[in-house]
Amino acid sequence: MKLEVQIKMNQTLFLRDPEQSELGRNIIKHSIQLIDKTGFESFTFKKLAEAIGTTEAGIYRYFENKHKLLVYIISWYWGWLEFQIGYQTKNVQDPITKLKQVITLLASNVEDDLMTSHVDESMLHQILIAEGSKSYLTKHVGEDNKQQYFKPYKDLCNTVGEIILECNPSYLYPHSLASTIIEVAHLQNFFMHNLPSLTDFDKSKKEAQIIDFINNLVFSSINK
Amino acid sequence: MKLEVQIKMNQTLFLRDPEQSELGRNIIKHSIQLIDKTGFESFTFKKLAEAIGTTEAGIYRYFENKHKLLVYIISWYWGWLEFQIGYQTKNVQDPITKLKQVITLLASNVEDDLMTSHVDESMLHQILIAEGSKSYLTKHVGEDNKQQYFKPYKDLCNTVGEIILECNPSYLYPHSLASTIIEVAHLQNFFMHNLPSLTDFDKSKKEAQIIDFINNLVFSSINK
DNA sequence: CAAAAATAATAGCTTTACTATCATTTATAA
DNA sequence: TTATAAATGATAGTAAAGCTATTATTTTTG
Repeated sequence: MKLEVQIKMNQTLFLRDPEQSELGRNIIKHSIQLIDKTGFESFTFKKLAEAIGTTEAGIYRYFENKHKLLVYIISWYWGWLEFQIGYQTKNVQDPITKLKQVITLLASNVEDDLMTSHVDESMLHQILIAEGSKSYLTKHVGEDNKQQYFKPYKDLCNTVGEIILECNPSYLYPHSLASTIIEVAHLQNFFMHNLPSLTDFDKSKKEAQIIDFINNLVFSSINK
Repeated sequence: MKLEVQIKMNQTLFLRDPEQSELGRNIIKHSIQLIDKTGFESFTFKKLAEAIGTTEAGIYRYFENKHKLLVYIISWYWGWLEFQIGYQTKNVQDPITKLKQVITLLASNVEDDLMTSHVDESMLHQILIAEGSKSYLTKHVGEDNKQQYFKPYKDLCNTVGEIILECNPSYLYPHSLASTIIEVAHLQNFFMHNLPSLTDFDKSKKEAQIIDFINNLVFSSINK
């Protein structure tokens, strides 16, 4: 039998669980491709239906609207990343080494995880960079938060925040530093590729410089 | 005569200069109010026209679409902020003091500047926090960049980057640190009010803690 | 005061975002 | 195995968003 990683999702994000059917898994797979290709603003359920070979109404049976679908795939990504962090740092004792590994994971272009056949994590990472903040930069962020839509993101920030506190138990801003690391990793990546004069990086060197920048930022503040 | 500050705007952002007519100034004034109130996604030219008491077609004579209008008001804000920074720090010699003042300016809720009668800077600041990143997180960021839409933002980052280099000429990432300061100031403000568990701040203390957090981050890295 | 420019009023068109209905296929349980 | 319910497909339709075009009426300015 084939091993598949399953990420536990918030049930209120969907009308019908997309993991449980071929059509559902196709919706996830093709929405990742389509959002990555056209951007979230141009992405519509009609185009998605055409790409899959189903109808618009078919998609609406799974997701109420495209925003919830975006939140779904983003939550999925945070859940998957949390799993990766746990897995890849499980035997690391030194919190500084651990935090460095986490920063590298957050800032690197991930490879497609073959354990999850219908999700391309590398593409999902690109979506997070370009569209991630749109999941919460809305007027309904308050209600969405009440529905726990951002729990996977908060959990991840807590995990990172705890490692920060292991490095320095008296550091005052572990959560803010954690959310800053995650957001800055994405933002500087986007700027490097699209508005390079907002950075000091060289595209050809990939994410190595972003990681150096964040490491410098993080470790000088928590060691002060 | 009344003194009015004028921000020089990119001519390709509009079809007709909104500064030059009553209707144009009303478009700016009411779009700031309406975007702040309803969010950019729900904002439409039809609603804007109703708020002003004109017609949809009337707005289209000034702006091609709502995205360009957003970029316009955001550019305006960056231009105004750059002016404020120059004005408020003009006699400050010490670069560390200067950088601290700049961080405070970037992270504080601004007050309405009476020199600009049709723009409410305080509201504009709120728009920047909640909608600012949507101006560049698009698939057409490349073309927009070619049209120089982000010049005011880049200029501001350069200004801040130069102050950083005055503090420490050998610091490796002045532009990245500058864009990080600006974005983190907005992001942590948004999180503090909407997703507080992603921060370590207390709403009631206003922006003071955000400023402390950023100061700690910035000065520990550039003094290392 | 005439010409030009800006605005208002109206209409219309395509796409997006969604809901509803009914027929057909596929899974499941008696 | 069949009935039956659940999921999907096919089709239609509606309101709003995102435009463009036309003509009439003001307002500005030369």
